[in-house]
Amino acid sequence: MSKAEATRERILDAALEEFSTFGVAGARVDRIARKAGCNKNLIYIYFESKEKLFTTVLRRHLADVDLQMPFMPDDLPGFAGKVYDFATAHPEILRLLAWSTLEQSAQLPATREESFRDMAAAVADGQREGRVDPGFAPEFLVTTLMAIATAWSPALPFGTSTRHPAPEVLRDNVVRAITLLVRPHVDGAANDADQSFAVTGSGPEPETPGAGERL
Amino acid sequence: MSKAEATRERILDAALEEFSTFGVAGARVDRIARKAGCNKNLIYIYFESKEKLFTTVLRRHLADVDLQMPFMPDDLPGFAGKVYDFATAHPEILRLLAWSTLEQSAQLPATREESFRDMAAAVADGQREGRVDPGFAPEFLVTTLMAIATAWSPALPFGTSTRHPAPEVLRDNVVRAITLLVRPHVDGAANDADQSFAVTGSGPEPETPGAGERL
DNA sequence: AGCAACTAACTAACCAGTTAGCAAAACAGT
DNA sequence: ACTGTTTTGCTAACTGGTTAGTTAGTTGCT
Repeated sequence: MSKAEATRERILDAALEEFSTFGVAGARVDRIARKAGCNKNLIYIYFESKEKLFTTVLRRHLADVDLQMPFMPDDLPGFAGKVYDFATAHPEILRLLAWSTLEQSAQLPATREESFRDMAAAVADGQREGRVDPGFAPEFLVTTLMAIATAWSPALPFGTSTRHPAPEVLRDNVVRAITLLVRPHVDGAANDADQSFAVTGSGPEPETPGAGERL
Repeated sequence: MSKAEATRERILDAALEEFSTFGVAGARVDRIARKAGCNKNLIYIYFESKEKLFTTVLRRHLADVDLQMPFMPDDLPGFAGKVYDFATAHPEILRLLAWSTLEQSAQLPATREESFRDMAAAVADGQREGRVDPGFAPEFLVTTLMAIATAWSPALPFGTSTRHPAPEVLRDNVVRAITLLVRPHVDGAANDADQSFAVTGSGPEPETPGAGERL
């Protein structure tokens, strides 16, 4: 690795720390340079601007995510467990993702939307083949899985609550919750809302977002 | 309402919009003043600083939340539905909450931790009385409920994915997911994850929610 | 007059991005 | 091997626009 490449890496590492702590608006380029032990100008030589640097950092680490967590269509609970492990092991990356969601900076929709659609399609397959309960919309199950598996990240609004069960307990609960949600259940009596699934195909979009208006 | 009070209100409204869009670091005091149609200095007269203004806005709206969504211990699915409705109707407040989680600004732990503990305690009661399935830790159920019910807010990392089912479907799915998670299931046969439940309790733990035990 | 509500203009610090140039290594010609 | 030149990697110091926060003063109502 050339000296320049090594410096580039140090900048990316320092930037990850800075951005995940302060977001784009709160991040300071001088601070990144200091953490990386290099001159500020190098940041502008290697990465054009603060925003581009953020995008680069985010891209790199989201690519990591896809590699470390290949989607497992026929073991959704197992996948949820892996997502939980990842979120627990890498809170910085969850924070990075959270920042990029709030600040609308960094448009990298292509890959993420794609993988979301892939997952939903795989779940829909599972439903047709009877491996996955058809009582929920595929997109609902995918989003719910991710939401539950990452809910305990300090990056998310409800992950911060003081006292939580031990990590092993949490992980076990996450896996079992997904098991419960996706496993086909016999009933029919218990599940009164199968018609909702028929509605799933985005019909006439209602003007008012609040569907349940019975406050 | 005095003229001064009216101005104060306009500032708070403008500040909600600004902070929920840009966060604290990204917010501009001049922009808030312009939106409120008042002089910037008034902001410093009525609220000391940008940070204090943010805290004030957050406090006010979180207080609203508690009023609008009283916790319903014996109808958790119904409560989840209300939370979903609220999150759908008030994305700005979800964003505000998300910002305040990421930026560690604004410490208002007292009320939120309190209500979290209250909810968990109520769930634990429900488990003891057999109304709620004892298979999950109470804290797990509370956090999961909130995570699922708010997962489709654009403020959260996985709420942004392109195609979602229609709002009514989503709401119905949310309510039914919580129903599935909290309803006592007769199982034994239905739930092959019972051994994981044994692991969960970190010891011989027959009836009491072993899951919730260890912190 | 006196007070409450408000304003215009200012200040000092900050911060993304730039300029101009240094030092050493690689390279070429002789 | 020696010298001049170019390239690579880097740095110190600067710039100009922006921004939180301040000061000193105005307006209008009682």
